[in-house]
Amino acid sequence: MRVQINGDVDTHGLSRRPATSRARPGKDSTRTARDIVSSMGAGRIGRQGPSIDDVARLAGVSGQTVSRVSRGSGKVRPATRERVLRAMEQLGYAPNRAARALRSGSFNLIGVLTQQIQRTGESRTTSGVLDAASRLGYGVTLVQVAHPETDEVRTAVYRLSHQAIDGLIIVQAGKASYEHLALPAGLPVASSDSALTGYYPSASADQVHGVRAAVGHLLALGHRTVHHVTGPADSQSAATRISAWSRRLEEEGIAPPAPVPGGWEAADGYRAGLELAQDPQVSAVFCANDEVALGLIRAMHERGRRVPGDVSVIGFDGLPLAEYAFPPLTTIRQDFHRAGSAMVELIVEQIAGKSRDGTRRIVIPTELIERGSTAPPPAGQGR
Amino acid sequence: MRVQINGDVDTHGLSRRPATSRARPGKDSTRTARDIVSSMGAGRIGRQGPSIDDVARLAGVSGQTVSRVSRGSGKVRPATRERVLRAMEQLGYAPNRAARALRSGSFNLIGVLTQQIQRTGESRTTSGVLDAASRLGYGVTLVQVAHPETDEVRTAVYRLSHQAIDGLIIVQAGKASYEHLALPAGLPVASSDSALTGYYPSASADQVHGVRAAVGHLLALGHRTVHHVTGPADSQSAATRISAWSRRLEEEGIAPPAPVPGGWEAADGYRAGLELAQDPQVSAVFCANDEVALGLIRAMHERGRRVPGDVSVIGFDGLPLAEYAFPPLTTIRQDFHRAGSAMVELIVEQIAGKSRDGTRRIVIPTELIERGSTAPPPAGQGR
DNA sequence: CTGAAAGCGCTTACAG
DNA sequence: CTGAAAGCGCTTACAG
Repeated sequence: MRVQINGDVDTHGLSRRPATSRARPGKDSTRTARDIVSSMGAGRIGRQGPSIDDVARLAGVSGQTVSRVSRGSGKVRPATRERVLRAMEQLGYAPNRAARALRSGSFNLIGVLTQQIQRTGESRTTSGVLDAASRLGYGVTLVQVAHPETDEVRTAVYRLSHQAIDGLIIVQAGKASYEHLALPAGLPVASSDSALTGYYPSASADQVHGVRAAVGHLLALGHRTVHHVTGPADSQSAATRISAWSRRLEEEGIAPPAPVPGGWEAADGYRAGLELAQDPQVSAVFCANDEVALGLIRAMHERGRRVPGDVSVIGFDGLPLAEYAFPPLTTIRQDFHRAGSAMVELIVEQIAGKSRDGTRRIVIPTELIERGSTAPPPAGQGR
Repeated sequence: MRVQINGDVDTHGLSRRPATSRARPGKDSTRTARDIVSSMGAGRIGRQGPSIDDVARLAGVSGQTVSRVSRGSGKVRPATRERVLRAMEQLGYAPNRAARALRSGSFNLIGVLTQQIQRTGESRTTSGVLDAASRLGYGVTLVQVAHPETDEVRTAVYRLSHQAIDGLIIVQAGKASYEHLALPAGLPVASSDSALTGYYPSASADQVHGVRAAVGHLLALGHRTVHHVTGPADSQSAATRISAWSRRLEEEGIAPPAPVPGGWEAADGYRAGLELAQDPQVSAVFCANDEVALGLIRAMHERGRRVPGDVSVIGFDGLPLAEYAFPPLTTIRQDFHRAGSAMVELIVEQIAGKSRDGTRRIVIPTELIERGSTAPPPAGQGR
């Protein structure tokens, strides 16, 4: 079995490897001589498997030819290549990543900065990063920093960026600013954190369009106004949603009601819902995300307000679960996976082009999914 | 700012770095001479920053002393250490990970194998791995293989394991068997995938206890029997839940009804719910996980069966969202994050002990969370 | 199209 | 407690 990935040849022969790797010492005179020298001389660590020289010897070529075949680069005569590949397979050879990195200066590794990987957006975006990176022959090393506004993030990024990664993808950096992150100028970076858009090449959902679609949908149903339960106060993306929501209302000549402070979680929506349920004027609520919407719907139920009979509710994100909520949640779907893949492409672009353009932006479309949680307002409450 | 992590000294001085790293060529006669030689001789890649020799020269010590301070190992006189640290800070020195790995044979990196990182269990477990690994000074490199039963997983694992990681954590390997994975014997491994328990050291939730608690809870409420909507057919963990459920019923002298095939998603629960709603004998359903339970509840609602008035429903996992479902979901909570941390400890154990004990197992307790989706059966349906 | 030699930046025994 | 030298396994120009 031979697998060629991005110019890299991985020669498996997994089943045969044990026998081979045991056949290390004294395999031929050259190796033996070297072993003797080593054992009397300077330190030597246990070999992990066959080296490029073992392959070269078996194939009857030089090390560089093996290297060329291994990297998939340069011109090698087909017959020679064939022989080398066969030798690799037979020995179960795999290039030593450390040696390759030390010499070439690149690990073929992309770093990913997250804040809480278990969150919907972060895990889905990371999934997109992983798929695209593996397709392009890159490994991914992941870092989770719960409080990116502290020195913790600098330590983490510093350890990553110094000679260990070829690029950094910022999935979520919380309250950390561009200045706080202080990333090396030469490091390729891509971000989906909207607080950093404009500083680094970015790929993220078209939030403004999504919010406008949500508010527009509720207004089109005849609601006089649309209330909003916000995301957390420190989130830039929550702030974007607030301003897009209020602007859309203003366009319609509607003075936006006071936004209700929320968060990203169902508990936040529940709390906000208990508050909004007391106000009989509330007929339509746009929630910061789906979790918040589901928590809010629960509070409405508890307070005897029907959804969507009395109150229409719309979420944001498009959680699969939201389709099975009671009622099924109308929401704005965003494609996190695609944002993740796009960021990998932005990194590769920078590695190739040797420059970082902070204004480069890939916008992923958002989409209104109409389901059962939105309807025209109760009689007498429309406009 | 100096940060000492697991014997590793990371010296930041981030703000000062740019000035230093520009001061590369011809900084002193040694460097100049070397530059000249290099530029006429063999290939040379751009340096990424100050080297161990730069620090040694500035501190007036030898390279090894710098190495000792850098690794936090060996005896160094406090005054010398101080001088070295100051030099590191001044130059913005960070050890080259590739060189260190090449020489020492270890990357200080743990590999993580996942199948779909966006799933609840996988992302939470991974979060635990990330937190523990970073605490212990390890980096984490993540791989996502959607179809681990194919050759894809061998390619991925092969690329990881060959000289690039110090250990492998299997969060989820789907249908891939122990034989299929064919991991090198010397590689430290820990798994939370129940299909691999017994082959590798493992850390996972006490599923059997959780299932017994779920079934026991419903029986204690007076239900005559408990139906079960299963996870996917190819999941070992789903199979474990099926057998624990049927055994618990049998202990009570109850012949288990036919399990209803499900999956891990709300859509699966919805489908199963439509089927079970038709059977008036069904008064209690234990679902493979919370998503399935929520989908099933929705189907029950649609068919006019009240939860828990007509049918009690219990989930598994303990999604935060489940608390805000309608009704709030009774469930079995498992601590994925803790399983992740425990696996890192299992890896570190093996690195230290140089051996892998497939029977070593860390069991994480599960816990019944009683909420509103379970109640005594309707009058006349109890036992 | 192929090979001989240098060197990437560390760590490892060893000697003092 | 400290230093001089070897070498980890590759890749990179360069010469043929």
